[in-house]
Amino acid sequence: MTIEDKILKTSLELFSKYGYSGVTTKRIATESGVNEVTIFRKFESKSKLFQEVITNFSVEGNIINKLKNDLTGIIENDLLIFAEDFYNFLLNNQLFYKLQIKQIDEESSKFTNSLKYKNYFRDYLTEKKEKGKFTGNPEIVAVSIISIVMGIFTFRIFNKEILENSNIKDILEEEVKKIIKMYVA
Amino acid sequence: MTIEDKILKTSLELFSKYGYSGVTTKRIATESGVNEVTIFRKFESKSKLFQEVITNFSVEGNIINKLKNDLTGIIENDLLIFAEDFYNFLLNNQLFYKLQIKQIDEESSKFTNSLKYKNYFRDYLTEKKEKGKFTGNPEIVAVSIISIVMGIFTFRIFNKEILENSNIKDILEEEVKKIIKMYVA
DNA sequence: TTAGCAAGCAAGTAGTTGCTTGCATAAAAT
DNA sequence: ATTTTATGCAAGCAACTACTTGCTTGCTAA
Repeated sequence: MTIEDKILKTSLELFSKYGYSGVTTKRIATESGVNEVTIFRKFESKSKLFQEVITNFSVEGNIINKLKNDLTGIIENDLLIFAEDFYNFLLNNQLFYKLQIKQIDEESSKFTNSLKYKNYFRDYLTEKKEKGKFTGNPEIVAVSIISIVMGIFTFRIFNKEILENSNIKDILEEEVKKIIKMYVA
Repeated sequence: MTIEDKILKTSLELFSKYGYSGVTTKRIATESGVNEVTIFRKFESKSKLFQEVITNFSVEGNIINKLKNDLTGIIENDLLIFAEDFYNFLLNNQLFYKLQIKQIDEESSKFTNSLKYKNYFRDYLTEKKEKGKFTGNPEIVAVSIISIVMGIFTFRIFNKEILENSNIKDILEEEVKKIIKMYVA
């Protein structure tokens, strides 16, 4: 791992824990095992370093690609895949999401991946509906599943105790089972 | 509203937007329409002011009381009440939740109200199950509903677009309808 | 009329923070 | 073998930040 990568990684960890103004360049340097000056020589300023952290760790396209690869075309299986893939995506990008959460400053809308994902999910269900394989409301069902996954993820970050007695896979499977019983042939 | 209240209110707004270290005492003073010195005379230090903000705006007991008052005893109605009351509680304490989110520093577990709420919900369902009026898994069903509400709330804060085309009441009603069909008489 | 108190105001202090500069050194590239 | 490049280190700077002090002003109540 290069020095740049080490600095970026440490920065992501610290920014996502304490927010932009809660972290000093000196601390980033120390925890990266680098001299503070090196940070400025490589990234110019604290704010440019922050920007680099964002672009470096934000993932845009590949969530849908991964999903497309996993889908089977059979709605009974795919519902669970939609839920689990989204959950795993959130887990993999946990630090980046924490960072986003810490940095909301009104105007900027975050979680753009989630929006894309929901729309893709809704379109999938619409298609199935046109083929007569699904009778529910695509928008509502998609939002429900995306929301339940986001809720579980939120609790995982802020209060694990709530999920202590349950297996997350069970919860998602239950949810899917209900939808299938209600709206799938 | 007293000067103290004004300072506390402004502090909550600013802290929940920018985090503890993202806000200066000077700014709190200006936006409260008070001299900075007044803050120190009344609250001693910035960190003590922060503590006061937390104790002042954190609500503990009354969420369950409100709920008890609203419940009817008839499970078909109560499921939706559980969901809606929790959602309204989150909405009412939005700023305080944002503040908590901004201030996670590992050890401290947040969202303690949510945990209490979920346990109360689970116990309610367990009781109904013993009386033969509910056949699902109380823990899983309670966690599902709490999670979907928390997910919707999270999106509402960080990306409203996702909920743009749906009525939140519709989503919750749908969820409840599925549970009733599956597990209630 | 007087005294007490709450708040404002101006000025200041000590420490921190982002960032710069100059110099030393060692590895890498020529 | 010599130059270039990358990094560390020490020192410093200007701006900012939490917090203090001494004094003034205006309101209230005896």
